Formats: sequence, C-alpha cells, structure tokens
Amino acid sequence: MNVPVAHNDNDTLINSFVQVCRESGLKVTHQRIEIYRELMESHDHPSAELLHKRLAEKMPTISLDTVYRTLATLEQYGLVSRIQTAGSLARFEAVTTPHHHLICSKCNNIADFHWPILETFELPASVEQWGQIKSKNIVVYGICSNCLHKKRQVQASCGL
Amino acid sequence: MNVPVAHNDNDTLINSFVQVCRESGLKVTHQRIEIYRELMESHDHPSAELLHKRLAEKMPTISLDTVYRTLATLEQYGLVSRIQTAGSLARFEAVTTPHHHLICSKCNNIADFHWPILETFELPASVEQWGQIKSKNIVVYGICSNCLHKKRQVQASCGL
DNA sequence: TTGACTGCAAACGATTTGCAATTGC
DNA sequence: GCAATTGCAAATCGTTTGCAGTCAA
Repeated sequence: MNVPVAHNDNDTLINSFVQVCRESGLKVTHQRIEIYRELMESHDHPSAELLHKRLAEKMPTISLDTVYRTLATLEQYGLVSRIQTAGSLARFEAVTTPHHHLICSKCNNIADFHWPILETFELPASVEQWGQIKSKNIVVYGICSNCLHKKRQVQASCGL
Repeated sequence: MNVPVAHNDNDTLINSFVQVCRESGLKVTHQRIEIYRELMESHDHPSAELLHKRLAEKMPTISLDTVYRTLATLEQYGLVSRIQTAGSLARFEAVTTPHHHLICSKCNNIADFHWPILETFELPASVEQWGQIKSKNIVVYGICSNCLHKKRQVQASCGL
C-alpha cells in the first residue's frame, strides 16, 4: 500500500535512479532528481546550459553550477553520459589513413588503432537517410594499462 | 636538377602539403609549414597549446593564436583533423541502451542510431592489450539533410 | 603592391572553485 | 547534528577576435 507505484516508464526510471543514489551514498536532493528527470525526458542531448535553462522554468532557484556539478557526479556513477569529447580541449593530428581512437579516461592519452573490417560493413539505412556522411570514427573509452598499473601502486599507499 | 628532392617520407609529405596549399590559394608561410611538420612528427595527438610549446623551441616568436588559427584553416582544407569533440561544449544524455551518434558539422545537432551488429564483432587484439575497455562508440560526422536543404536555398540568394 | 597572414592584447564562453548557508539522512 | 550539497560570485582555462604591422605572391 505505501510502496510507491510507478505510473509510467519515467517514474520507474526515477525510482531506480533514487535507489542507485541511495545505494551509492549519494543524497537524493530535489535538484538531482529534477536534473535527472529533465535529461531523461530530453532527447536532444542538451548541454549543461540548455538543461539549466529548461530546469529554471520549474525551479527558478537552481543554479548553473549545480547542474554542472550534478552532471559530473552522475557521470561518475554511470547514470548520465557525456557525449564524445576528449575533455574540453581539442586535440589534433595530421591527416593520414583512416583510423580510430582509444582514449584513456584517467590520463587522457589518445592512442590510434585500425579496424579495417569495419569499413566492409555498411552503416544502417537510417544513417544514410540522416544526411551526407563525411567520416565515421570509433571512439573507445577505457583505462590504459599504464594507468591501471599506476592505480594499483598508488592504492596501496594513499588510497587513490 | 632543380626539382626538389624528397630525402625521406616527411619531406615528401611537406612537399605535398606545400603543393596543396598552393593549389588552394593558401599562402605558404614559415609558420604553416612548421606547424604542419610538428603535427606530422607528433604521434601523441597534441593540443594546440602543447603544439605551440613545442614549436616555440624552434620558433620563439610564434604565437599561440597563430597555432589556433592555422589548425582551424588546415582543418578546413582537410590537412589536419580535430579529434572527436562536439564543439567545445559538452553534451549529455541519460544512460540507456548502447547507441551511437550522428553529429552535424553545420548545426551541431546530435542524432542517435543503433547498429547492433557492431557488438558482435570483437575489437582487434591490439585494443585489448591497450587496457581495460569501458565503452565503444561510433561517431559519424556529416551534414544532416536539414542543413543540406538549407544550404541549397541560401546559396541561391547570398552565396553561403 | 596588395591582400593574406601574423603577433599582440583584450574579450569571450564554458566550466570550475572557495565559501557560507542549507538540507538530507 | 553533521557531512554532503547548494547557490553565489569570482576565478580559471581554452579559444576567438579586432587591429596594426608584416610578409608571400
């Protein structure tokens, strides 16, 4: 009876969001819920600023900093994802042969790799309809072996 | 006899760089050549700032702005490529099912697409060695049909 | 010679930070 | 009540721009 009932998919998602926060030791604040809800209902991959503008209509007091901070926190817990950027700073390379990138989320180093078999598969038809394709790149995120080792060494001494 | 001789692969690339500049009506300045050469010899995907620091050792007077401006110019002519960023501003989405992104280089809109077949292919062995993989995303750059149409309409009137 | 390019300095926009007040647990 | 979180304002950082002098063609 007093178990909250999900009225639709969004409510279900909010419920599980709240649960994940609790389990992770994150405080469930009004702001966090609204930020998550707004992002969940937005399908245009908004920027922090756009999100803030939308939220401000319902919550006039919410600050842009909170949106930034919350997105960063939720990203850490895998509840939100940031779309392909190698940090905020652009990285360059001289144009050579087609290749893809491995980006380490710890040290931000970028490595190249080749995956020629990919070229042999056609993109889904929906993509062709979207517009005129210029390039397709795979971006693989992970932690490079260097950082994996570093992490282990440091963990023993200072808890990082 | 007075045809310049390429002494190694890099010289060859510089030569063809110069040629492309000439053909494109770009002036071949000392700075442009050195920026291109440095980038060509760098294999760590440097940022504009890092590139500038390296260049400053040989060309103490080169300014950071020139590096930025030159990279932007060379990018336009396809001589340099900028690594996956959706502009400088981060975009977010609530985490759902794995999917990929279409980014329009005109309007910066981001669309999603699914390509489940990709999941069935293993990444090359070299990638597995690199470290621990968290996610793999395809980023397709192009021009969405919206902008393609807009472009056509505007071209007729103001040449854009 | 001339327009394209550069260097300088100042502006800009996105994001982060220190701090005091507030709030969830 | 206490630690985590917020809002505010100021700082920071990468990048861009206006302008006057310089240089490739």
